[in-house]
Amino acid sequence: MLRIAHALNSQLLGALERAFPEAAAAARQAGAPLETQLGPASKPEFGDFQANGALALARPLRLAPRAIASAIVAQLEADPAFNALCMPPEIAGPGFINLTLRPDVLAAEVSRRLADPRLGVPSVAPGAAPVIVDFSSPNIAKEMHVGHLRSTIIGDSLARVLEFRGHPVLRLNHVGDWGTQFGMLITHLKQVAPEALITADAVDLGDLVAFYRQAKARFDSDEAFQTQSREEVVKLQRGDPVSRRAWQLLCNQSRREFQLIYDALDIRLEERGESFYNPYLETVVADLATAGLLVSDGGAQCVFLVGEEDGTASQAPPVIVRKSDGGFNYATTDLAAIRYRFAVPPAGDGARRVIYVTDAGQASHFAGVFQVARRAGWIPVDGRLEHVPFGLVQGEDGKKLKTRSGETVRLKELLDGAVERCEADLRRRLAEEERQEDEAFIAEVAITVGLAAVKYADLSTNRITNYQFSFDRMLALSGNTAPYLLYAVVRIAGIARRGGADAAGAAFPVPLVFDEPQEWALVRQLLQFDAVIAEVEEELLPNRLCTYLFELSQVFNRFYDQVPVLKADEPARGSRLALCRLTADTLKLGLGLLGIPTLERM
RNA sequence: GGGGCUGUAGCUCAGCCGGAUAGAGCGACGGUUUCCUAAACCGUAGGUCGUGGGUUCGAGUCCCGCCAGCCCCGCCA
Repeated sequence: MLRIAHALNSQLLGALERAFPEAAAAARQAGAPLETQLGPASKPEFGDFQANGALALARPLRLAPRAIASAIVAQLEADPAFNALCMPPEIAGPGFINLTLRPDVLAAEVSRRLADPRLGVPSVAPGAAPVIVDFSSPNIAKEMHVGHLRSTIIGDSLARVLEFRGHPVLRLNHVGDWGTQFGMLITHLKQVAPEALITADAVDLGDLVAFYRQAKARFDSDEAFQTQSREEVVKLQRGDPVSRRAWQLLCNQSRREFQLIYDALDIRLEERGESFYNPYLETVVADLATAGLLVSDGGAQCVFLVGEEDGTASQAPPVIVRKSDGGFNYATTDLAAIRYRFAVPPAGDGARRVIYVTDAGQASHFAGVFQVARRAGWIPVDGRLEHVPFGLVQGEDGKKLKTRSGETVRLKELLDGAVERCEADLRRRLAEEERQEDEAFIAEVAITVGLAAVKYADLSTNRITNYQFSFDRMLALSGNTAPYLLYAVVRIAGIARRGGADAAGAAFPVPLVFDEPQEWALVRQLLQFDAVIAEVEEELLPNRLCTYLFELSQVFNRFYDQVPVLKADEPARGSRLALCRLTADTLKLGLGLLGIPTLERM
């Protein structure tokens, strides 16, 4: 429907121009051209679109808004191209112009979309610059826990949307595989479990995590250990073969564990950890110095921040890029990463949009680092650098999610929990309904629905707010949940099985014929899809897509409930099958962009 | 002390860069099945959009003050 909206907008602009030529010319001269304020209708009874531009013109033109609207409408009605798209416009309220598309235009749009595998979503021109989505980012030698859930799920969904739009997307896993923590761990292991540093899988990951905790505790309390750890980091950074080998072993082991989770969630990631940027850190600092941004403060090399508006000194603490002991820290790595990602190949990735999906607590860190990168001139003028923050995962008590014993919840356990509950629920239902299904079916449904529920629950709330994790709510069969959406797909699959073989593709009536209000509601909802994708691409808010898919499911369920499909006569039958096909395609594609696969039966 | 985010129905949340009478789900109450999976559908009740100002034709949305909650705040990531 974006195509139609654009056409309408230019027709409106033309009408505006012809109705008020002097005002339009003056506004253009002033650098603020008149606006149509065309948008989707706020309510179905207002039609498909509404143009609010007349209201804003009342003051400059010194005319009543409704009179302005009438003048615009008179021009529109004299435009044959407009009449081909719309019914006669209506002026409502204080001066809104309500536009309703002609039924044949809507029906033709449905036909067009049925023939388009992209469902009306345009693809960007080939050869576009890469977009980088930096997400997930667990730490080596630690297990993935609930803190990685949102970044992983949200980042993956954003990457999928961007990929579908045709952008070359680099999904980067900026794993924590460098720095003091490794010095600590290797030093500790040398003393307590040296075999882990020489032999692959000598200890399992759970033990490694325990060793990590011990190392951290020693680091915080034991000065000699601290010194040893720092020396170990230096050895590692210098490329000492023994240290390197130990480091490689640890990384490989963690990597395999991470991959189990990523495989379960069907998430593709390219690992490019902090260590990757190690060779660039020196130059980053040197170039900041050359740019005159560096200030030495208490032995540390810092960049002091300025207010974004006025350029005066900021209250915020400075970005430290070199510690007083000469070492680099995460800000340095992040700066090196930003620079590399925007840099022209082969010196870098040549990206024009870089997206960081991390928790909202890092907002000030990124604001600082982004500012330094900008002032250093590392971000091209058309480059977009965006932090995509999200809130905490909370338990149902409203506090940060923990296990009963107060520990961090491991991601694997969380996912298993959802699948287990789903399976128990399914078995109960099968027993109640006296349905017979084999174990493979039960396993597939439980895994698909369980993981879908976890993903959908996370994606469906506005990511910026904290998110309350609740198995009961996410697995509920009704409401804005994954099971509800998946069930809508299953219902359509049922129709196809029951003799709607032509739903699979062959011949739909030309033109499609619709009479029932539920059909029109479904048509209108289906045609919004392209606009929703455009919005998610821009705003990076997957919950907009969730809301859309939920509403589509609701509208479909009403249609399904009140309008017979297979029992109808032609051409209604074929037209309704067309709506079913397009609904299924839209739900499958939309859920796919959320990282959620669908089922034929459940 | 500085900064950020949040505050909308009993609960969980939407609200698309200011637009018409503030929406949905859950929960509550009441109804619908000889028919494509009722994991569904229909209806009823329920809100001073934290609070006080301001901006304007028009504010849940923008600006300022205040209150509450959460988070961050220089050599960890």
